[in-house]
Amino acid sequence: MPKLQALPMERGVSWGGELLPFVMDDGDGLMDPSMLDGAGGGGMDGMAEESSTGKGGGHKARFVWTGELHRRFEAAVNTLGIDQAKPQTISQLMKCEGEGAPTRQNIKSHLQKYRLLMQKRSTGHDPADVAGGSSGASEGATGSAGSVPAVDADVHKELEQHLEKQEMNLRMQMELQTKLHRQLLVQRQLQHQLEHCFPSTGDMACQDRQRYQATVSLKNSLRERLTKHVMVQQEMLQHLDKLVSNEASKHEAADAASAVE
DNA sequence: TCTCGTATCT
DNA sequence: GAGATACGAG
Repeated sequence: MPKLQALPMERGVSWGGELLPFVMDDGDGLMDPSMLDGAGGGGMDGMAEESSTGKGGGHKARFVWTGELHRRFEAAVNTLGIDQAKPQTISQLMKCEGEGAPTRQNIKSHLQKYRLLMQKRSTGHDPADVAGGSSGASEGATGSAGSVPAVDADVHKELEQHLEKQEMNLRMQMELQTKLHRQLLVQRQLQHQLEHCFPSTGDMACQDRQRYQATVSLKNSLRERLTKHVMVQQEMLQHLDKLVSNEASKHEAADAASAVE
């Protein structure tokens, strides 16, 4: 990824082909970066972290989290999980280098605020303002689609699991119905055989004794099979009934819960 | 020594 | 409120 550039609309200023964030002097005045940071180039990047306070020296360019930077930051944090996200890994995931890029220190600080904000959000105290005023545009640009806070991600996951379960249940129901249908077809065949393929009682007198007995035993075995089929069908129907009633009660409970909310 | 998290400052 | 810095801990 190319170097990041602070956007002019985000209180950035174009500087030698690159866009640098504005820096503030003690009060309100906006100062040209060249007038500050006299050492030039240095900034926070090169120095050992947390070592220099800068108290003695000149002012430092205040880093500005633009919408684009915050979007990348947020994407990285969402990828890693807000609790697992570390400044260094965030920095790597953000894939930005050079002057416009945030230092670990910058990221650490931003992460601190971001976590606090997420905490507030999840406890319901402060529903607005995620990107922190640093970029009013960033929330508008990223919040709608790109950013999924960890909490929302959990809810999303739960929802997906629920949908998967429902899908499985439906598949089972369909399978059962298919089996039931086959059983019904077999039953019809057997019934048909019973009614039409054997001589009626009126003709019995014409048959010899052996054929008669064979016919009777065949008839009995068919009747047994038929009975078994019916029992299997009953079991399947009960199972299906259970599944359907379970799903129905789940839906009712869910509807009731959402109604309460 | 480096990195991180948190508190505090500007 | 945003970002920087200080400080202690692992």
